[in-house]
Amino acid sequence: MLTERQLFILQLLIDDYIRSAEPVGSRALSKREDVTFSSATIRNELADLEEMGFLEKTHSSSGRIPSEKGYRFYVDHLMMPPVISKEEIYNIKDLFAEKMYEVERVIQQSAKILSELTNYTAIILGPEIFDTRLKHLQIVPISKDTAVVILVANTGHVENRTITLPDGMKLSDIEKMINILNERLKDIPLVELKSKIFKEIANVLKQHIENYHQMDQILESIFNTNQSEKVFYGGKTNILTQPEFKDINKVRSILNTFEQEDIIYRLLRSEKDGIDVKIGQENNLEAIKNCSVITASYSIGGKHMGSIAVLGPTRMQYHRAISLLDYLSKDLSNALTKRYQTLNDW
Amino acid sequence: MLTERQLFILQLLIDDYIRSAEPVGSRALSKREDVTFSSATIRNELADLEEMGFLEKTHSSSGRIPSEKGYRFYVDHLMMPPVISKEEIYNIKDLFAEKMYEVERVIQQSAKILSELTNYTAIILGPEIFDTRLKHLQIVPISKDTAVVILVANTGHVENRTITLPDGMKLSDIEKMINILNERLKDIPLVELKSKIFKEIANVLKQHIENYHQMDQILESIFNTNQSEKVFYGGKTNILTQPEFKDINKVRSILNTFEQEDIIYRLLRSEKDGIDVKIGQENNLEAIKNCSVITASYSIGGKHMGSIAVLGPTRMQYHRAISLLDYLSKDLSNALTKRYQTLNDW
DNA sequence: ATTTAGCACTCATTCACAGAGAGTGCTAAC
DNA sequence: GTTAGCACTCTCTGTGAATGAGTGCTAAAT
Repeated sequence: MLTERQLFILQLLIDDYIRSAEPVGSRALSKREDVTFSSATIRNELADLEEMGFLEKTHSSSGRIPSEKGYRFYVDHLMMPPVISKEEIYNIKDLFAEKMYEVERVIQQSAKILSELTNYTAIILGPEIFDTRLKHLQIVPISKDTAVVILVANTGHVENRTITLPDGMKLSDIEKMINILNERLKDIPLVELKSKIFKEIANVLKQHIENYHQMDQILESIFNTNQSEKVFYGGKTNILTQPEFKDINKVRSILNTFEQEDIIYRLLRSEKDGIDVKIGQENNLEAIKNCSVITASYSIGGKHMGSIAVLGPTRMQYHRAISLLDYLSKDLSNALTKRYQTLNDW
Repeated sequence: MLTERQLFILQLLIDDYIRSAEPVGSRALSKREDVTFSSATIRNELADLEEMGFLEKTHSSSGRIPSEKGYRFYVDHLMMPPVISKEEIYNIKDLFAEKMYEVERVIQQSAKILSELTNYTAIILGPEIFDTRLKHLQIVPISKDTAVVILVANTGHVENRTITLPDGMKLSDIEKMINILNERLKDIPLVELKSKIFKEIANVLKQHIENYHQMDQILESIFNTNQSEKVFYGGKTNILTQPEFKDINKVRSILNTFEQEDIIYRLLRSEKDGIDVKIGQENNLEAIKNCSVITASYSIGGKHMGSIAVLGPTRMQYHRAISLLDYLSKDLSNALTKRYQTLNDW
């Protein structure tokens, strides 16, 4: 068990290191006003803390830096109460005061402001399609054998696919099908569309449509693209300002990871409600083993909708990032919920 | 005027520097088999070439590197005939053999392959909306006071906007208006929509719609967003592999520039047909003053549609990049033209 | 039993300096 | 006009010394 004094020293050291990015020595700590004991005493404590795995040295006679275990302990038990300035709160409030109807724009702006306030990279996963329901299906022919199929969801989200008609299929067949689907699929969650079609509606279609087997493929191409959520970024290159990322190769592999949306998606897809902090290797991703990721979820009417995260170096201003994220995710949820209610009490 | 031998030496030197990224000295050049004269002779020639502004030194006793003027001369007069391997041609052919109906996907894939083949960054401006014509306008209400307006173009391109009805306006009013617009705007180029509406159709609308002044705002919000073309990237971080970009700050400002689509848009929007090479400061953009940009345009049925570019260090493999770009842009034009024809002979 | 002062020791960092190597410019000979 | 030769310049590398921050340990002080 850690003594009061050890807790105190550990906290001071980590705060100092987060601020300075330099290994912290006993003398530097002992000089602080609120430290009453000598540097020798601190040295002894530091040695103990290192033995317990909370601290590390960069070389045998250097000052200490926090280990991942140290950061973990800090985040779980030691962090200072967060301070967010009024100005920052106004920044965020302003953002949501604006009338923005496209969900995507709200989210993009949130990412931007979050990255500006933290100076780290902000990542937001677009709303999951749970409880996003089909409002309308529309087909627009654009040539003799191609057409655009448009799906409109109750959230205002629009998707479209271009399809090609197989030889011999008439446009009117497709239109007929779309009509049938429109009747039967209205208000069905997008995630359930596919199974609903192939389980329940296939039979109806077979009765009405001549070449159902050809339709089959088209239905696939319309409803199959089980796209993962869209990923929004803010401050993609902020990591470059951190002194620990002078190494071009590290930076490159991080930036490349950002482009691989499936990886980011797995990284942020969190089951947990509330704030989740993953430190360094806890992320299980080589490219960001020196980074920490703080994830929160946002929701609509209490229903989990997506994730919002901050990615920075393990030497992160955790308390600041966490409080900003907490604040922003709640405001985002409120803004989206409000918007969503006007969609549903109709 | 340059002598034959000066031309030859200049070419050798630039080729060598492009390969090695190291200043090239007289001795290194004289060692080559095809060089019959001595290093002293070369030194004299190099001094002359430097005086004429084609070469520079990094310090008083270093070898020479090409100046921007040198690169310019190289590109205009000295480059070796390009060599593209069969394998690379197959790579590109494969790309366009695939059936891809969304224009955006074709373009995205082109950017990817171009960046992989050159190891630089590929940038493509999406098709300009010239000659993209409105096919269909559709309104889908999603709550009592919001609706999604969808524009479908003849190319399969789809755009959508979410609008909010002002108090007191009925949905049916909007639907009425959309119907009128649909009749009158069909096959009008997207770029002309706005002026057409406010000049010609406004009067018609005034007759049929009660609160036209309210409509006005809505029309604005639907047709105003004069969005610039979408920008597609491939190999965004490839610049990080170049030895001259070890400096994090340079990299950061380049990568940040990529995020500012309006700047990139201005950079690539080229009037010229054919291949255009801009070297270093010729780009008039501080962030990429050490980069060259090679731009080609692609077209549909001979009509200029967008730009496709490669961005790399000024020390670029110009002949390779140019030939790949030339090849790819032509194939891209063909692929899009083919696709476009099926849209129009309907 | 803690705490602290003192001290030897360890590394990283900085600096100066020397030597090597690559390259130039110039001169004089070819 | 070309080339060999040479003095000179500049970078780069390595070395060794000095500096300084910091540790660990021991013994004295509290």
